Amino acid sequence: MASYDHKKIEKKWQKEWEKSEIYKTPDEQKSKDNFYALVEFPYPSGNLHTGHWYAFSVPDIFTRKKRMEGKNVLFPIGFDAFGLPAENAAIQRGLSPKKWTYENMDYMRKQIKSIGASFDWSREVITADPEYYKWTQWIFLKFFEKGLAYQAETPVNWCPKDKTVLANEQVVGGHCERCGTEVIQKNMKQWMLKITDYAEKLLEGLEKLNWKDEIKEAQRNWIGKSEGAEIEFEIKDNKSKIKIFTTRPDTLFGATYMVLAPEHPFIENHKSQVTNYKEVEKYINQAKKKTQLQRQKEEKEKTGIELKSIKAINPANNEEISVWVADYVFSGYGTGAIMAVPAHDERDFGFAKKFKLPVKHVIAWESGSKREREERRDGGCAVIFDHQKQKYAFGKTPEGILDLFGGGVGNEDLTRGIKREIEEESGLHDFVSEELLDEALVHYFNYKKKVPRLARATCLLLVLGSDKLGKIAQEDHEDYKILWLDPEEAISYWEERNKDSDYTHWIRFLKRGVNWLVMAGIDTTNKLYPEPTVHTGKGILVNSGKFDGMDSENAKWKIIKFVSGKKAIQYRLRDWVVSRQRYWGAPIPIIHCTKDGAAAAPEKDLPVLLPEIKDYKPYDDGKSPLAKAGKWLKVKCPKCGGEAERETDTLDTFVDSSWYFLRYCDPINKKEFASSAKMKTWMPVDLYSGGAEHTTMHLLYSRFWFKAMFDLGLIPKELGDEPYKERRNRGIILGPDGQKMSKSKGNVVDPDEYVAKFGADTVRMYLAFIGPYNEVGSYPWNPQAILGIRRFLDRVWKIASPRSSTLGVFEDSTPSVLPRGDSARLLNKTINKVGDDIEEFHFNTAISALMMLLNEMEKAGVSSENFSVFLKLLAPFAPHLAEELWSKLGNKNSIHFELWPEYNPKLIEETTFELIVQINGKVRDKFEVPADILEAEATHLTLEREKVKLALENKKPRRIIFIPKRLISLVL
RNA sequence: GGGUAGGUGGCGGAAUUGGAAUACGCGCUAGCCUUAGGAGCUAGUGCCGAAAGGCUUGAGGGUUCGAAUCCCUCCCUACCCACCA
Repeated sequence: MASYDHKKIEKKWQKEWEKSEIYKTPDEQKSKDNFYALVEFPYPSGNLHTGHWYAFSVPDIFTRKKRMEGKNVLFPIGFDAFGLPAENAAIQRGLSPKKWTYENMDYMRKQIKSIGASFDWSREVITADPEYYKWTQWIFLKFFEKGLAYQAETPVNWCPKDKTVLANEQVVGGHCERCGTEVIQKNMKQWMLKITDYAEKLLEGLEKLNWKDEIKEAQRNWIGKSEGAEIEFEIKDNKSKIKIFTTRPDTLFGATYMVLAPEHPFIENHKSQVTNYKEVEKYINQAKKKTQLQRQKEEKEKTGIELKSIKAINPANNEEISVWVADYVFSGYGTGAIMAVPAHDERDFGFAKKFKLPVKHVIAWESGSKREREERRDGGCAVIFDHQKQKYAFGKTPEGILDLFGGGVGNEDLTRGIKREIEEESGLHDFVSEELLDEALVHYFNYKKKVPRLARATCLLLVLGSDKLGKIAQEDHEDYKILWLDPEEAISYWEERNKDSDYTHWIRFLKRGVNWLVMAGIDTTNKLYPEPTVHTGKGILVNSGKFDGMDSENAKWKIIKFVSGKKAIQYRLRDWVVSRQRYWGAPIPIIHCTKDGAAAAPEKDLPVLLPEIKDYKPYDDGKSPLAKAGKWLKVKCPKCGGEAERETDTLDTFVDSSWYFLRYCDPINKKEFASSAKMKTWMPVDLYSGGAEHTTMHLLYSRFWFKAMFDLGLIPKELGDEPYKERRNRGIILGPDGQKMSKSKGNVVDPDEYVAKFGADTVRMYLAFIGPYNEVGSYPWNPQAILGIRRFLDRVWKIASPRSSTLGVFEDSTPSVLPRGDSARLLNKTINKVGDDIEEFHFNTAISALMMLLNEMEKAGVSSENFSVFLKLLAPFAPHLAEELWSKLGNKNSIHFELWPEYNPKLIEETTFELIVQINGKVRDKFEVPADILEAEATHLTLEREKVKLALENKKPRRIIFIPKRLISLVL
């Protein structure tokens, strides 16, 4: 059987390529444009997994094609070599992290080479190399000088097991990403980068970038911009004020209390005025001790405590409101204090309900449509529930119309008025509890009086103690019958009626009421509706003094002005904590002096080398193990010359990887991190391919880093301040069982095993064939399907082999079989399709096109000339096999620098096509016609067809639609 | 709960963007060949039906001569975020 020896061939060409350095990329090449293709460099974990193969081998197809198109392609690789796992492994096995890491790199380098990717190894970058981290430190110092890097006491995520601070991104579900231990909050002095200063620039930059919208949107959400206002609340009998941030100034009249974050300085500053300070202090301490997980578990269950004897003044209506401390307000966002509007915010509502705080509705929503000359009416209605029956009470009019009980209210108290109306209509009066549910502005038409009206409708929620009827003060029109129904019955009735009149407010009132009762456990038979229990949307202002009747958007700005607040913008993005209390990282090049504070290490002393120590364990209090390096620690203060100590924290690895793509441009420069000239030849990165998991961390951090460098003048101006022109995220490969690969599940696929069995070309091509690459899908590894690719490559080998009956390309350099017209067309079409598909990263369909071409070649035969074209198309996918067959064809040069074949557009055009005949939308016939057939001719031919005549049954088509090169559609 | 991407045969997935749904591959079935293999070759393979024919792109409705593709309603899955005022 013609099965080729992949081991021999692949080894041979990998050696040959390395020897002849064909992938070594010069900075410039005559008459060739530069193209920078970047893949995320690996962490040297010790073994290359399927994910790495997917990350490296598939983009390699793209870069190979770019090269064949005549581009000078930079496709570099290196190692993100600092980081926790090295240290953990080292501590466990008593090795040095350096040794562990560098040995892993040696092994993985071999593995990566086995992929047959066209990486330029001469530009390899290793972040743990002093020649690299020297510049990491240098750039950090530039940031420090500019005030972009600073030290501050902040609550940080602390892993008690790893004894280190974790970035928010390293905390997964309240647990340490690495070891799974529950993460706690701890206050520590940390080095931070002011990424928040760049929040706006990072957002604006996205506008111009030609990235997929989903990636941009993910970054936007992460940055989390909110526009709103800062408003000050005065404290009664006190000169101080509390500033809050809100996105809904339009709800200010509904603010019935305030909440401060436990860390808010006001509390400490006013402890003497707080009569229950002891309890407050206790609450604050408890809140601080909570782990992230606890906070998440308790999510909806609010806790808090009132600052007794402290009252604030709502600046909108001068009402006195209480002040609370609760951990649902964060110190790190906004001003660490909020105004609480329980009627229009779910969190505030939950809190108000628990602590029985007042709820005041100030936003109503409109129902119905506005008419001319509306009469104003105020009134209300109620959702009435009998918990013994577990049913709701509705009124039925003599005309058979279903209503919520209620009616107009004059000058009397709203609640009392509504209840009076209800009693008059229904007789129900034994209400044991009542709640204010919602408000709506209802446009409706009163058919009796024949006038359009606008009613402000307040809805109450009433729970009955009993369904006893009182004396009904009957008025002539109020002869309702009580109906006890499930909410669904009423809702479907109203929805039906909605076709001619508008009852949306009742539907919403009822759903809100049901939700309220279900949550309170009073209604035990119904389920929650998806609608929010609280009206959080926009609407028309009510209960808001002179702003009544205005819409939210309008009122927002007017109210800010009214209370002398000011517009403010907040971001969810926090400053980036970059210090790690760990050994295996780049030392932060700072010197602490008791007199001068934190000072930059002198530039001439860079790199601040990582000292050799014996024990890599961090101190239990979180101090970095570098504090154990006695000699290294002690230095002279660069300012005063006195005794000083080095900073012992190291930099987060995200810092290392924030600029590695710049070093690739100029990897061995001793004087600069990279020269301007070389950055100009390569930057910005033309295409950055990586994992979706880095969208909001590495990708955002490195954009920030680049912008900051740009502003410092470290990046040539003409490059702009965005490092990546295009970014594409790939999907993930699952285990054969469709689950994420993991050792515990035992479904890990070892790529080396498959490379040994089938060869690198097969594995590469299988991964490219498995599904569309730049969609964030997930594809199970199918051990059977990979055989199909190997079969394909074997057939390629076979068709080229001298013994092949189809063709002996090696014995005869002249075409042995002339391709028929169809074959020539298919060949040209395939050139077109494969080229386009690779450009779009649709490798799966490109491969399918190659398979179809091979099928055709096997049937029809192929000239050696055309086979060479096929080989060129195959070369990016199966570089070893293509190179071998290319050389067997007698070529001395490498196929990988051949020009990408061009297709002949004329040959692609079809001279005929199959005309589809549709009759009433169904395919009834098809036949071959010339490609340029005109409508009249096509119609004529169609009507002559036997099948068509039969289907038409002597009827004449009412309409005929002819679509050139496709079909003709007859409508009877 | 929010954001994003999706839902097409037994499986991975195609479909020129509104024009023959299921390309290509895996798997499966039958046959051939043989140096008995995870080999090769040939034919078949969405579903129902003996056939004519009918049905089919998560479910239901709509627009259209024509819908996987566009519009409404609903259901489900994956990833990320999650008390951010």
